[in-house]
Amino acid sequence: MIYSDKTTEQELRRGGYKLTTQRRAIIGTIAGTQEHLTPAAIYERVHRKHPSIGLVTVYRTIDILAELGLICETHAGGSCRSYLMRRPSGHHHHLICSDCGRVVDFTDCDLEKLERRLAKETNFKINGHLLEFLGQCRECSRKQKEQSRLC
Amino acid sequence: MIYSDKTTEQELRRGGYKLTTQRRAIIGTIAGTQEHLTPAAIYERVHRKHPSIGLVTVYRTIDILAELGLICETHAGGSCRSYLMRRPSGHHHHLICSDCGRVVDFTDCDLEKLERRLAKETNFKINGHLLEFLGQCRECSRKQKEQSRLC
DNA sequence: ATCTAAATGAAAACGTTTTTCAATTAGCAA
DNA sequence: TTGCTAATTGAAAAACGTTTTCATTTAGAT
Ligand SMILES: [Mn+2]
Ligand SMILES: [Mn+2]
Ligand SMILES: [Zn+2]
Ligand SMILES: [Zn+2]
Repeated sequence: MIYSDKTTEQELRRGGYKLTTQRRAIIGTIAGTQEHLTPAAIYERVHRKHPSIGLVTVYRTIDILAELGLICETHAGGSCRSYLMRRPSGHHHHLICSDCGRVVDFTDCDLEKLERRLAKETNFKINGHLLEFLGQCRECSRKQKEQSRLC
Repeated sequence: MIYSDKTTEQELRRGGYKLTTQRRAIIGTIAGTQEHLTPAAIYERVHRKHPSIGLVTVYRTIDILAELGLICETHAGGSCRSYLMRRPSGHHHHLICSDCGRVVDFTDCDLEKLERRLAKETNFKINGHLLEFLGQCRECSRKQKEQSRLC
């Protein structure tokens, strides 16, 4: 079990939630990969090791982890909602590889100036934003280049 | 029927699609509101005027309009996928009121510098981004202020 | 060790989206 | 204008994803 698991489990307790075998397994699964996983993908992996854990518990645990801000939600890539462990603790965003799903976090989105201008122009009271970059990671563009060379 | 309908219908034809009563009605509905509508909401409104039009046709038409870039998809506000007529024709983003759903477009997101820096730092080949601001529009914050005064 | 509120799994309900297929229709050609 | 044909449609069913319900189990406090 790696560090982030422990931290996450402590936060769960601090949030007033019980620390169950199921929750440990789910946290371990999300923390154990770099990819972002859909609820179904989390379930599939958890279920492999612990066949008795149900999909419902995965959904319920996801809700809690999201509420506590311990996991990040992404939207890109067609299927709605997928999750990954929150690595930078504060406000941050994602750069996602459309091919393999790899996610890179970045923190300095620098949108304050734009936000201030929009607020002034539109009279909106802005309280949040969603920013994601989509692209192709180094490994995937390398692979693609090799494949196109074979033609 | 307002201007944007005509344009949209012409684009449909240019895309090789037939111009049916159903498609006209769906386009008219999306173009006739400022809000972003879920497929179900589009269906409900279309269905009021044309009870014979089915939900399936709404989905199929949405797919085509999105493929042709004639409608915008938004993600914010819990429910996945909602659509509104594309107003600025090119690359642009949305500022969404969390209370009433009003959508304001803006075009100058100014993310090129950030994009270039991220590309260099992560070796990603970036080919797109998703940016949405969430907030409260003027009317909604006004309403809220009035209500809190009554307490 | 005992107790209790919280958590769980199975099943059913629910809402959304897709697939299938026979009937209809838009747009073109005669 | 009139047929022809491929595209489009609606109804029904299937396929998904997510939530609710409820009886049973369990974590954590006493
Ligand atoms: Mn993250
Ligand atoms: Mn738009
Ligand atoms: Zn990749
Ligand atoms: Zn509003």
